[in-house]
Amino acid sequence: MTHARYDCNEGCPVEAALEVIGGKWKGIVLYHLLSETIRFNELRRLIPEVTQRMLTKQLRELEADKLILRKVYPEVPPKVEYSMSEYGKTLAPVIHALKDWGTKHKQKQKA
Amino acid sequence: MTHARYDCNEGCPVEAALEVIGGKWKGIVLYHLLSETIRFNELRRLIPEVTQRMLTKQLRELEADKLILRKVYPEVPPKVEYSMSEYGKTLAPVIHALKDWGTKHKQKQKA
DNA sequence: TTATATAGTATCCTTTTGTATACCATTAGT
DNA sequence: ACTAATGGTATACAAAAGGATACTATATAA
Repeated sequence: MTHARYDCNEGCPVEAALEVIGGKWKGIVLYHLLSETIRFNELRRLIPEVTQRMLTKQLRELEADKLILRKVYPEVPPKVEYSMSEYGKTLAPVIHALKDWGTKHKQKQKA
Repeated sequence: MTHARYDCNEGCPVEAALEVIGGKWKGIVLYHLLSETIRFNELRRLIPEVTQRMLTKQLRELEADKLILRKVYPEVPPKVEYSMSEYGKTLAPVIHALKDWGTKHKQKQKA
């Protein structure tokens, strides 16, 4: 998702937000991280469909946008924990609004 | 945006919602339609960066997802009006959450 | 007669996104 | 000596999304 036009009009904040959370797995990742700190491979188990490469990519992008924190423990085997930043936590209402609507939407689709 | 995995886990409703509103121009389009019924070329003027082809595509997808209504007037020159469906209106809280966060996010980026 | 406005299609191309697969270092366990 | 677990990276490829441009029909206005 690439929407770089911030200089258009009133509706653009919507696009600005979607640009940040619209990556293929970002929604689920943020959703999980909103409830707890999670290690890399734990995330993979929570989201079995995602490939390692994609998960890494999405996490890096979220980190670059300052939404999540990445903490590396100098251990062997490696240990890396991901958590929401304070800034990222401001997304909570958005994620919950998406989740609520998505839940109803899925039900409607089945019916 | 293509996230077709609905059968994964708890976080998926978030992705289900993003799948529906995550197209490049869908956010702005929905935002505008939430406040009024708009003709095709009016939308183009509201969103000058979008090409005709992309606008048509996004509108068709939104229509296929039952979020918007398309009303054609049998006139020449053509007149086509787009408006939110009742179902689409249930997206209002989501769009507003996105807009509120996006507004703050843009301010933060500038600072 | 020519231009303008409407709401689009059709075709081709580029960019972005996502997948598959193999590979790496280190340590603990068997 | 071999295996598994950790959290990745590198390379190659396929698919999806988006963009640029040209084209259409019809009626009205200049």
